[in-house]
Amino acid sequence: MASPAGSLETSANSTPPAAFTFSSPYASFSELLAGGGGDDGGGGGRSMSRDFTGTGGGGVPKFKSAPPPSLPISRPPVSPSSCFAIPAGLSPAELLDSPVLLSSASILASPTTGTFPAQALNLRISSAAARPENKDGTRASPDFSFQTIANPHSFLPALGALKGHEPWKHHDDAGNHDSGLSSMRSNIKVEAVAPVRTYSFEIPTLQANSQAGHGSAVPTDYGHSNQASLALKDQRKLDDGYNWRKYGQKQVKGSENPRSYYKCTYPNCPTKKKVERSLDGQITEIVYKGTHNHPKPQANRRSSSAAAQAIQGPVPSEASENSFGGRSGTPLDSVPTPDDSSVSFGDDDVDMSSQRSNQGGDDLDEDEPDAKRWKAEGESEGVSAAGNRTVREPRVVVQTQSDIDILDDGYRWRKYGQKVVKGNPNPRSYYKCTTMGCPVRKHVERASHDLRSVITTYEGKHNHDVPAARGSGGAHLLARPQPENNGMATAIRPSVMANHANPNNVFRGRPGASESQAPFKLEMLQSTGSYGFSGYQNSMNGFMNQQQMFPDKTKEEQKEDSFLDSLLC
DNA sequence: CCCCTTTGACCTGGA
DNA sequence: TTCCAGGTCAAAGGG
Repeated sequence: MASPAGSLETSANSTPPAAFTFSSPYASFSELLAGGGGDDGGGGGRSMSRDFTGTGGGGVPKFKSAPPPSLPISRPPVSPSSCFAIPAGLSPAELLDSPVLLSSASILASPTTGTFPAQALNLRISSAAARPENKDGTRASPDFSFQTIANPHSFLPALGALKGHEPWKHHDDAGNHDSGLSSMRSNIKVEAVAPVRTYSFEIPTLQANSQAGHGSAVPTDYGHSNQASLALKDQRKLDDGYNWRKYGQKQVKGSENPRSYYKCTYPNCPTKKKVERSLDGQITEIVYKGTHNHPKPQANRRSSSAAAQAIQGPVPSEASENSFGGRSGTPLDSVPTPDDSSVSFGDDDVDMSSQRSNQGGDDLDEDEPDAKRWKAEGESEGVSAAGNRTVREPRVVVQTQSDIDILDDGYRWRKYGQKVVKGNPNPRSYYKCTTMGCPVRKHVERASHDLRSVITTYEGKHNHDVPAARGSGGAHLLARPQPENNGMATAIRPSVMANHANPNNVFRGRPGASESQAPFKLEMLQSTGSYGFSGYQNSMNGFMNQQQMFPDKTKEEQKEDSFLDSLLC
């Protein structure tokens, strides 16, 4: 029934900062997505989709209960040593357009299937939903998460939609992979994170953007791109190809955001979805229920997206189909449904929606998540009761070492405990926010199946702003989340931000900060007149230097860092 | 007229 | 058994 607030995400990354090579044949990431690689490129979109699907490994976490199946298990085909760190001041969105993201080694499609490795990049550029908009209609800041998808299942809501297939369904088969997280599976949203590679589900958008010109930032929500791209993006995002009818709306307790209920208008189709929007109209959460028992309407509705498509240019068939089926008049239509077969990210479902965390939980035991779930009415339609669960509690972020630095949420933490929990031989450290009166806690543990990945779970909500802090040089803050203003990073995982203590996980830019403080600009990357790596490298070097320029860490912080370091590669 | 959104009331089920 | 919050229904109104 009701879903408690709170969800988790698990993100996995692989990544020690360090060396990453640019051997990609593509000029830019955007280009790659756009199909710059010809067949490969075209397949890129598809590949990613498939990739997410299959590779996740048989185990696929299903919607809100997502065990991080492939997550830690499947490592990116990248050298472990290639830890990648994103410059604190650099906008991920900007990076998307940079050659840096094009580590072909990681993203090349499978020679046999043409698909990308499961760990393919997860470019989380999505959600306009969570991000606040400037008055001029542009996105305020790149709330960005730069992650590599180690776990295809862990995508954001929007993605989940793209993925299709009974999002609610909880597949235990995935359990094989989430040994370390199994205990939390029921209420964990998995989000794989890996540095260098990032793919966006908003492929079409990206493509459009890239085609429109490199000068513009990636039209992701993170991008401070032009409105055209945003509009395009929004449209695409809202259009999943199915027709939905709103049948109710409710104010959910604990959230200011009204929740709307939609049903697929196709006769006898049991599929439903509920969408939460922030006060400003941004989608903050989308939860799908049930599976479409019919093909996506073909539609004429494409016309509504015609312009967008035109802009986007060639789009991988699946992606394009998926993107332009929705009824133009209904914004919500654009969100891809979970079972949208045209875009398959895996046989598992990802919980792209709720990611809110429980604000109260002090209980360290996540083995018994107190998660509520949607009524299992979908079982007869292939949706298990478990599949309907809408867990929002602890937000889990699987991250790799490099992420630790990048993901540093800006808050100060004091370690207060450590223990080994069931399902994972690696000790879990427990931290408390050092701010007086702040109830937020988090615990970190290394994934049992991938030592390079660290699972961070946040509990509670900060009742204060991010400490100005260490290395208040601004750049550092870029990667910090906004405590309250959690501008959702994405439609995909918006709600997380809304209630979560520490919404930011992977490389998420702090709203507002990035714009004004970001030391790294796209121009910097392009200053060389091309996407030459040298220019970027310089930037990166600069970034690295900046990273080292934050000496004012407290002992606690240092202690924490040490602890984290011990968990990392 | 059709289809959709809105909205208040009712239903359902977990605590 | 009761309370309560989420989910659903269905009438009303609008485009």
